[in-house]
Amino acid sequence: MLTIGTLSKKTGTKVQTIRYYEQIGVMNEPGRSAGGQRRYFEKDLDRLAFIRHSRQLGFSLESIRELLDLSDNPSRSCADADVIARRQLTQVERRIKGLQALKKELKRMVTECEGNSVAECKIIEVLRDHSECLTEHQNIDVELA
Amino acid sequence: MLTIGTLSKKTGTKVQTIRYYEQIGVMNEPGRSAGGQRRYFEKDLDRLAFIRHSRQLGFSLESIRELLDLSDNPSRSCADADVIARRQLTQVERRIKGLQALKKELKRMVTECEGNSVAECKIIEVLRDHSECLTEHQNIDVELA
DNA sequence: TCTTGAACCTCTAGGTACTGTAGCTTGTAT
DNA sequence: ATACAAGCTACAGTACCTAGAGGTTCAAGA
Repeated sequence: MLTIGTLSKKTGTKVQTIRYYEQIGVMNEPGRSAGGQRRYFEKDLDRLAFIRHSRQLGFSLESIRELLDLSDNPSRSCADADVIARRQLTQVERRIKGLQALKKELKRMVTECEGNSVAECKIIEVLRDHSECLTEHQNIDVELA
Repeated sequence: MLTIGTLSKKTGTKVQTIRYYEQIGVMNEPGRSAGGQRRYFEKDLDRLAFIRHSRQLGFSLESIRELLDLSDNPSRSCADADVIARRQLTQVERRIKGLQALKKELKRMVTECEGNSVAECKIIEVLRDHSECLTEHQNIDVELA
């Protein structure tokens, strides 16, 4: 039996966040001790790890909900899974593309900055310059669903 | 003289978002027409472009405020800006790494999923696996200040 | 067994960065 | 002169947490 604190430490998730996940229904309601404290099983730890890792990769909680639904129903037809996976793949590819452009710029920023004052520093210019951006004003922020 | 709509179109920023930026003080209060509509100069467009681009690169508005302050005082040390950029770069690289692992699995899932159930898919495992993560449970979300 | 203190509980509010809606006014083109 | 797109304010709502108040439970040491 695991406490919420153990889950917190093992996944690097704040205790409040775990309770929040329960509240919005991405984490299952756990059992309680005699005194009313949450008691978890390993499977809950797994689920939380899954959620956190997905969040770190930029999935929205809505997308995570979808993926969890997939894993909660392993007998669901492969076609369903395929549709979801394809959609996620497209988004993931788009995100990688955006992040790589970003990385290039950041690298340029840190390598070009050799002056002592901002006057000689390219960082501000780079951030003002949109030439490295894609033509479209696409938001590279996460929105997968 | 530019209208808010022009700024919106030229930078791909929602009109409300521009007004929000003004409200929180990252955009300067512009002049107004006789009827009270906002009227901007080129310098405002530049500033907004800077803000949007920085946001797209994952900087928090707080960091952007910092950078704007930096560019408003060009005699300040470049090291400050460099630190911010370096921090971003590390996070971005980590994120790309995680996403590439995920992409690989999603691709595999899409192309190889010939079974009838999700039980044979590895995607859930991939998302549960933190091996690609650094040891620390650092939040990769943007928080530079 | 008693006590202490860390860890837990609920509830509420706040934070960031927007986004949307209602209801109205302004500007411009015909 | 009129239509209507685009502007205005004000406020509510969203996603995803995070912090604090004020109280309770649990486990370990005296």
